[in-house]
Amino acid sequence: MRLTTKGRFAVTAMIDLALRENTGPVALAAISGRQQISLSYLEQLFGKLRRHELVESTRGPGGGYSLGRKSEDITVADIIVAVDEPIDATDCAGKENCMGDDTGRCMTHDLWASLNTKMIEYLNSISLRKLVEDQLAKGISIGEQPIKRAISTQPVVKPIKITAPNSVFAFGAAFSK
Amino acid sequence: MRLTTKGRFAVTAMIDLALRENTGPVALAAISGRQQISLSYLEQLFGKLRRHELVESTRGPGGGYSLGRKSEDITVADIIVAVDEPIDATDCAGKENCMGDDTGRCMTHDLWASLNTKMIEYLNSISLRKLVEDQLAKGISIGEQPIKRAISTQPVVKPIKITAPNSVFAFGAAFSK
DNA sequence: TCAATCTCGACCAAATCAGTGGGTTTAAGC
DNA sequence: GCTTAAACCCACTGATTTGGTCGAGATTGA
Repeated sequence: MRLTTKGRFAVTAMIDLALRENTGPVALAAISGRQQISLSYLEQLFGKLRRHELVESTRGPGGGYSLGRKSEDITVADIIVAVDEPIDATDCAGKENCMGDDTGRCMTHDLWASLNTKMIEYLNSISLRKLVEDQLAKGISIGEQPIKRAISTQPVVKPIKITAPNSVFAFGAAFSK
Repeated sequence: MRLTTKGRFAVTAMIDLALRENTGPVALAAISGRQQISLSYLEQLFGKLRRHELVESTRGPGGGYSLGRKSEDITVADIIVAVDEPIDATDCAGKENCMGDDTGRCMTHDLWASLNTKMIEYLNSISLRKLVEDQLAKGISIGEQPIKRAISTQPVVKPIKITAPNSVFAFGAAFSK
């Protein structure tokens, strides 16, 4: 379980998708434009999300992605795990030497496993549906009315680049000290 | 707020330290041996922990580190923040362009900020003292008395090295699918 | 003085992050 | 049947982070 901007992008994109999938599949290009995430990067992320069956794809014109199951059945943990691919259970499996010395035995494993479990339980307790509702409550405009948006997806300018929110998950002031 | 093995190492080391500091400063070399973390890496981590005043150092023979304040006043969030150094609040600060298109306005920012806040609140609710008590409750032997449970829980063998627990925070089976 | 220990800085290989680019299918609509 | 919009796939890349090594001090107890 890692928590990085990668997972953040995935969660953000999934919310964007959940907010709009009632009018048919949502194209990655649209999400890319709205959320300022590069299309190719989204493709990679959604490839993983699809393989984890969190989303389904429809190819061809008018195609795009829709949720693989109901939003209340998708949790933040599901999403983060899907894009992070923990490779394998290397955790402590095999560190037989961690029982040397004066430590009873593999402390690292037990300890982190329990903390990790709690983290997962927590992230598992937050459903995509809840996040979507939070957004709607905040008055997000989805934008079905006026559009058709005639070719739009011209996100227009895009002038300022702002370096990049590289490895954030930052929260600045909150914990600066 | 990132959550990686780096933070994990730091939390693990801090617990090891908290478990043993009642008998004077604990040397990094001892933690390194017990927890299988390279000494040099520990030095880097403890440099940060010290600058954040989570630990105090004593130089010279018999020296080592001790907690900078009571274990109940140190939280997991403190530790992770100390070693991760979020650089700055690059998050969304300034992305005024994210209000283009048909999205109401910076969804990414609000949404992630709130999720992030909850994560921090959670990690902040877990004190080092609690983690230490959990370990003691699990019967960790610190090393004064021979034992109890004479080496039972012999996971033994597992001679396989498995490359390295590189980017873990893994939890294998639990979420393998 | 000696040795244990922290401190600091430079450096390093490997992995990951975030993104580009080029191509291929698939399918809708004219 | 073409064109085109979209998913799909894969190789590659620069920047950063991870986890670690090494060497040279600084500090202090014995």
